[in-house]
Amino acid sequence: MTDPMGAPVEAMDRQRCFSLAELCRELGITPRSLRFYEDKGLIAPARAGTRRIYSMRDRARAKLVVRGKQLGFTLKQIKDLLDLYDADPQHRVQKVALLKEIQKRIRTLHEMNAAIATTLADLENIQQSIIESFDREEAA
DNA sequence: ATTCTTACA
DNA sequence: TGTAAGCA
Repeated sequence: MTDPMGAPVEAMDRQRCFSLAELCRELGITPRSLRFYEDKGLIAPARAGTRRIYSMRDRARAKLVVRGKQLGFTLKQIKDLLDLYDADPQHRVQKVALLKEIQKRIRTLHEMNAAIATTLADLENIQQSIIESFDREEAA
């Protein structure tokens, strides 16, 4: 057997691959983005001449990249996690590292939320001051 | 018709 | 990352 991300076992399903356009369509991203991730070393599709051929494994990795981005992780963080997936078949270190990044992400999200709350309060106060100034004008 | 690389508003 | 350009 071979899980989506598994590399070791020789895949007998050597035909199920995707073209750039196919994978992009499935992932909902542009070819530019997919090539960009490749430049950053997150994906390493095979080539048929110069054409990119994405294997099931490439597709799985690409999906994780998209997923990671939706969650707000940087390509750097995603790459490090993906690399661990290869280096650690049991996914031990991988899980610990992922948990660590998730907690870090949660912390920054909380910080951002607090910052937004502060700015929101500031703007509402200013807004209120202006409204009150108008009220005073009318009363006068 | 599609994809590829490179360069840049 | 979008987009344009010049190839294959």
